[in-house]
Order: sequence, then structure tokens, then C-alpha cells
Amino acid sequence: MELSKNFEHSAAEQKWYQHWLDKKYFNSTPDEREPYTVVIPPPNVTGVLHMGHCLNNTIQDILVRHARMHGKNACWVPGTDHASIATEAKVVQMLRERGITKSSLSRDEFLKYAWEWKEKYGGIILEQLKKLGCSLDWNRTTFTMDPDYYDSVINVFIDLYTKGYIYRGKRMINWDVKAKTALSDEEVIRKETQQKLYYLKYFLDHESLPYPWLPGDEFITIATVRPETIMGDTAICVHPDDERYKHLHGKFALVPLINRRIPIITDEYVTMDFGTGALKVTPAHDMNDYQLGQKHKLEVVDIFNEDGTLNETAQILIGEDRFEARKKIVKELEAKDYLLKTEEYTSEVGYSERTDAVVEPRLSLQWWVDMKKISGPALTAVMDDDIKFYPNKFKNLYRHWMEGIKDWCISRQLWWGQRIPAWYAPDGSFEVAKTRAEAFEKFKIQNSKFKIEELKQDEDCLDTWFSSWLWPFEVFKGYSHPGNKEVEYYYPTNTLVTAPEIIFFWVARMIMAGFEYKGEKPFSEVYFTGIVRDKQGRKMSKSLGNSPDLLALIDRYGADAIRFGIMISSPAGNDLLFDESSLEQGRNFNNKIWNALKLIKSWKIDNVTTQPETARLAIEWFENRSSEQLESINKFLKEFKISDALNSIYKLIWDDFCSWYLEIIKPDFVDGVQNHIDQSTYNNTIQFFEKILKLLHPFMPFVTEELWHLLKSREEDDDIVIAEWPNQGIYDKNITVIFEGIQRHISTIRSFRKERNIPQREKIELLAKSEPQEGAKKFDPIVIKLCNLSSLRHHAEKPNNSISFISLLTEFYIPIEAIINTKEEKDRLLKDLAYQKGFLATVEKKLNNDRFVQNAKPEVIELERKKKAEAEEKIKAIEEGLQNL
RNA sequence: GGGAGUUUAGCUCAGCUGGUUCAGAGCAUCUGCCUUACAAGCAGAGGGUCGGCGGUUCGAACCCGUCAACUCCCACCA
Repeated sequence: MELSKNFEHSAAEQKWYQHWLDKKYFNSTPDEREPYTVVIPPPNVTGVLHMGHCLNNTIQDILVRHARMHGKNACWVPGTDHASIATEAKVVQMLRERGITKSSLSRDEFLKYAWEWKEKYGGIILEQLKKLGCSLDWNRTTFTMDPDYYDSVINVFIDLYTKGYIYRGKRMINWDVKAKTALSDEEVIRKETQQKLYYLKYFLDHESLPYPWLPGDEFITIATVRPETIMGDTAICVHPDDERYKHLHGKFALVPLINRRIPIITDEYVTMDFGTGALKVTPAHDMNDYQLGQKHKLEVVDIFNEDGTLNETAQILIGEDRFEARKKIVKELEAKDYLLKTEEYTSEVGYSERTDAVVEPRLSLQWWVDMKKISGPALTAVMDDDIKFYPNKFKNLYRHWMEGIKDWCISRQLWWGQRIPAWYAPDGSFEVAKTRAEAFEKFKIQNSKFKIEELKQDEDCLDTWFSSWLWPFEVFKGYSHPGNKEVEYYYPTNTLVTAPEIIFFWVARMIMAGFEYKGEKPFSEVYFTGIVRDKQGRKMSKSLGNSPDLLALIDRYGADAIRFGIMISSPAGNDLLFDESSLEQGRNFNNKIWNALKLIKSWKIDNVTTQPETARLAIEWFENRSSEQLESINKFLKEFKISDALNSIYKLIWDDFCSWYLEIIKPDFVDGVQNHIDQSTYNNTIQFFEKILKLLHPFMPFVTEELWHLLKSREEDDDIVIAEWPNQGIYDKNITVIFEGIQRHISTIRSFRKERNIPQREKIELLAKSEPQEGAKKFDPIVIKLCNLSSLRHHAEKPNNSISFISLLTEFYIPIEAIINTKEEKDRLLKDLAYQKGFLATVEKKLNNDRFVQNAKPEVIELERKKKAEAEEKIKAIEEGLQNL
């Protein structure tokens, strides 16, 4: 068969993914084997594959494939999240494009459109994961609004409410004016924002002045960044100890433009040296002001509509958007001489994670989970390493959040999601129940008099995370069908791979739900990936447009190359700077392995040829070397040092296997014809190749499967995806260490050749002054082959016409017929001599230091003595060399 | 304001309990090679006061203090 010049990834990717699916290798059912379970962090149904997913899912696939090769029953569960805000926004946008407004639709009509949209576009990201090679069990695909799942969410709500862990309360919440919904604190992103600080005059109320009959021109100056909210002011607050304002305590002032009378109160909350030391209090539109308002029993004047425009209470600028209103009111304040000055000012402003709208603090009635009631076991589990975090540093972060945990606002003013099962009677009282009928029953107990049709269900939906926190067990129907075989077998899951950004949104809450509803942790390990950034270190995001088109990249470089590129430098928890050059590295690596195969396939095998000594030695060495590397690869994988593991595999294949092993065993050319390879060497080589392919398979599944089959003909079910991970054999460290020395010699000889312009193809004679180190001599044939020597003799005297060099401790000579430039030679030796003498001096200085000899450990001193002896030996050798010139 | 982390070659990062794996890897750069698997390659080479200063120690990239820069999280002074 003719093999193409380079590895052609597209065909291989399609072919093998389909093959794996056909063979049902990714499907898992409970059996007697030990399970290895991973649940995917469900991407948004609206999602398209981006770099973050790519990193995250590649890691999961590596872990799952690795476990599968270890004979575990590997189960990786796919699925998507309904993502209430994001999806609803998409659907609204789609409707708008069709000329339909959400407000013109009933709830049911809207949901119909939403489901249509979900069926059409919802699966895209899952298809994309297939392109990446992810070995997910597609029979288990779960959606957070599947009927059973939906029910579970509702039942959990009812259960928590019944236990008294959920309550309804009026609180200050973060309001997204675009999505017209409440947000949890975690959904608000704070960004430094350039603002203006306006200094406004608030005239004192005439009647409160000591001389009410005089014209009122006394005023108090207030600094604010939000002049459009002044109509909601209900007080001015100063610090009680502030001398400047002591005379105003208990007096009243007038809100500019609308002249509403508001009291001047005192509170230690006010910072005297910020702004003017006087604060306008707007309880309806600021978190802190709200608290102040509560404390001082102030009136709450809400001047905004839910879309962020001003309402009638504002009296002026009614219907204007808050930011428009700001511009206009500033003009008016200026025109009417209320504005004293304006300063530039930067502060942090909250933005909605989903819509990027500036978040408006808003007072409203919402549903809350009392988190202190359920967070206890979740904190302990992580602190006691019952659930392990990789890297460890996130433990602290977790602890801080858990210890200071605040109640969770779970209601969202949306239609897409699980509808809150609360039912309101005409008088406003409510009951929580699954159905209208059940709710009615509950009302009847209190003898309420109204008809069942009059009950109204809460309009709001639950926060998306209130469904995804059930993910690790509900994907196995562990809540809807408790005690079923599946959940018993797969739960708790093994490893969760996720981004640190959602440690509170999701990870912490899953742990709480796990303990609350399964009495057990949801997973044993959490691997936090880094954040993917671009070359300039900016987070990759849609809004910045710096996220590359992943499918195009897969097309260009191949899925294996992408997986390699993203994994080669991404230690757990560290951000990774994405750079296309690492994808090239991955593609080149693919190509390298491909060509190694081509080389082997080009050899003619026979069983007449005897095995050359070089090949025998190479096999001996590679056996030991690959076992040695496997040991550290296993260790890295155990510690979740995935990029280190990949790096070791990369070097094992590229350097050890290709550059050394294959070069050594490659049959010679004699008169332009290549010798045949003996059967035994060939067999060994195939075995080695299989071994390294297995090691690489979890990382680069497609190319390895392809080569696995090209390497030799195989039985029906002999696929690498289910091959067994190589055994960690014993190895002789001596051999690898000695061979390292041989490699150094070979390198030095090559380098010397290059320096001297002796072409590689020209055979040379090599003499060594001393006997080689124990065990090293047997590798002479390899040195002869790789350095293209005509002969290699040890224990030789330096011939008259020759040049010399030193490698490690050995002095080598190459006889040369031509006249050699002794001056150049001498300079080289002198330079070397100077270096060695300098080195010796530092060692001697150490050894002559009494305190060193007294304090240092004996083995350290021994080492220094050895260094000294070696340096002295080298110096002697160089000096002799100089004499001989 | 509180906390955490980072700072090692041009770039991205390893470097475990202080002493030969100690100054490393990959990429990039430079030099020589169109050698019969691979130029997406081979063989070599150069390059760093381990952020600054101070301390502990016989000995510091590593421990302590301090300063600086950057990053993230938390709380948020209008």
C-alpha cells in the first residue's frame, strides 16, 4: 500500500469516530467492573464550541480514555443546560427578527417557539464535541429540562420549601434591565468604569432654618455619580462627628428640581473625607442606601420601571432611559444653577454577565434559598479532602465563600426554565405545591373561599443553576427514581473538570445538593482548568472577537493537533495563552509519527538476516527507557499533571523512539540498496510502536487508531481505543544512565565534526585514551554506526598527526593526515583549560572551608571531592594534549 | 480596603524536602545539511545577576523580611 506523504487527518477522523460509535465503545452499562464516571459540565444549549470547551472536554476525554484503557467501566455523560437567560434572550432576538415581540405572545406560545428553537439549534455543540473526538456515551444525553429532570427540580424546590430552607422575601436584588430579571450576585461582573462625580446643591428647607423669614440660599453640597436618581432621594446623611454639618442635624433639605422635602440624618456609615462628606440616600436604587433606609425607617421611592426607564414617581423625565435621563438632568441642573462642579471618577460598576447591561439595584419580592442551612457538609468535605481540589489553592477560595455564604436568589423573571410551583390565592396568600389541585387542597385546609380556577401560578422561573446543581445524580435519574441501579453504580462520580469561574455557581452548589439529596459527595476530585487567553493575555470572549473558529482550526490542523496544542502547556488551574504555533507543533508531531510508520513499512523483512548487534542493543535500551518514561508518565497522570505527561510521551516518541531507536536499527544501505531487516528486530519494533501509540492514544485518539491498524493486520475487535494501557515493567536504571553517556559522546563527536568541517558521510577513525566506563563498551557498535566511524579503539596513545577533544571524562583522538592548524587547536584547549581551572578553584574553595566540611552532609562532601578529582583529571588530560601539540 | 497568586532565556513555562538531573524544556533565533521516513525534517550552536534590596546559612532560584510590577477573587466610599 502506498502511504501518503503526510498524515491526512480529515478522513481518519470521520472514519474512526464512526467506527467507535458503531462498536458502541463509548456506551457504558453497569457491570462488575469498577466504574469511572465523569459528567460533562453541560454547555448551554445556545453554545457553540469555543476554546474553553475545547480545553475542558479534551481533558475529560483524556481522563476517560485513559481509564477505559485501564479496564475500568468508563462512563462519560453528555448533555446540555437550558441556560434560561441566555436562551430566552436568543429566542426573543429570533422572534424580533421575525417581527414578533415577546409581549404579544402568551407564555405557552412563547415556550413553543423556545422549544422549536432548542430542537433546531440546541444540539450543535454536542455535534462539535464529536469532531473533537470526545468519547461520550451518547445514549445518556441529558437536558436539564427533560421531563424527569424538570420534575426533580420542582420537587427539590418543594422539598426545600417544606424544610423551611426556601423563603420568599423582599430584598435588594441585582436587576438586569435588558433581560428584565433578577440576577444572583455571582451573575454580576464588576468592571472599572470611567464616570463623573457631580457636585449638586441641595438647598435647605426654609422652614427649618433658624431664620425662616430670610431668603433661603443656604445649601448643602452632595457628590453623586447618579444624578438621575435624585428624585428617589429620601434623606441626606452625614457623619455624626462631622463638624461641618453639626448645625444641620435634624434639619431638612429640598431635592433639586422637584423640591421634595427630605430630612438630614446622621450615620457613622458616611465617610467624612469622601466627596463632601454628605451623602444623598436613595433607598430604592442603591444597596447601601437601602440598608441605611431600613435602619432609619426612610421612605422608599422607586423611580424606575423594570426596563430602566423613569416612571411617574420621578415626576420629571418620565419614560426616559436612565442614562439618557442622566444626560438631560445634568443639563437641567446646570441650567438652573444646581451643579457646582464635575469631577472625573472611576469606580466599579456591575454589569450583567448575560446581557452586559449595567445592573440596577432594585427592591423586589423574590425567592431565596437559606444557604447556611445546607452548606455545612459541603464545606467539611472539601476541607477534609474527601473531595480533592486540583490545584489545591482553590480550597481557600472555597472556604472563604462557604463561610461567608449569603442567601441565594433563585427566582428569575423569565419563561424559559422550571416554573416556580407556588400558587397565589386572590388575596395574595400562597401555597407551594406541584399542581394546581394540590395547592387548592392545601388552601382548603385553611378554609379559604375561592374557586380553583382563581389560583394563579407564580410567573417566574428558577435560576438555571438551581437545576444544574442536581446534575451529577439526576443524569442517572438519582432523584426522580431514587435507588435505581444506575445511580447506585455510577454515583459518586470520579472527576469533575471545570473552570474556576464557576466554583460558586456550580461546584459548591453541586456538593451541597449531593449531600442534601444523596447523602454523599457528588465527585471525588475536581480538576480546575485555566482560563484560555489570547496572545495578549486577554480572556477569550465573544465580545472581544478574539476567540478563533475552532471548527476551522480542526479542519486545518486536525483534531489531534488541536488537542495536543491545547494540552501541551496547560497545567491545572493556570491560565493558558493560546497560540496557533502550538497547533503547528501538534500537526508536526502527527506527521512525525506518520513518517515513523512509513519508515518501518518500507523495510523488507526476512528471516535469513541475522540481528545486528546494534539492533540488539537498541532494543535492550529502548525497553528500559520506555519503562522508565512510563513510570513518570503514570505518576504525572495520577497527579493530574496532564501536560507533563503529554510532554514525556512526546519526548519518548520523538527523541527516544524516532531520533535514537529507529536511527540505530535502520538497516544500512549497501551500494544504494537497503539491507533487509531481521524478523526479530522488526517484531520488537512493532511492539514498541504499539506501546507508544497506546500511551499517546488518550491524547491523540485519531492518529493513534489509524496507525494502530496500519501497523499490522488485526482481529475484528482489536482497536486501540479499548487496548490495554501498557504495564509498568521493571527496568534497569543503569542502562538508561550509561546510554545517556553514550548519547553525550555521540553528540560531542557530531559537534566536533561540524566544528572541524568533517562531513558526516566521511568515515573517520576514532581513538579513546582510556577504557570506557563499566557497561559502556558494549555500546561501541552504536557509536560506530551513528558517528559513521571506520573503527573505535580504546586505551590508545595519541597518534602524531591527530586532533583531540574531551567528552565527559574521556579524551578522544582522530588521526588526521592533513596538516592541522595547531594554533587553533591550542587556543581551543587553552580555553577549555581555563574553564576547568576556574571550576576546580570553586570546588577547592568549598572544600577548604572548614565550616563547610563540618556542617555539610557527608554525601555532599563526597560529591564535592569527586568533582574535584574529575576536574583534576580533566586538567591533566588537557595539559597532556597541549604538550603533544 | 481584605485575601490569594505570579515574577526563571525573545515567548510559554518546569524546577519536589536549600547542596550534580541546577540554572532546564518546548517554541522562536542562528549555523550546516534537498543524507533514500519526515524541510511540517535532520545535526549542531547561541541566549538568563532566577523582579529589586536586605537577612538566615558553610551554601539560596528555592527559606525569612521588605519593596516593585502584574493577575485573580472578595467587599464595595456616594
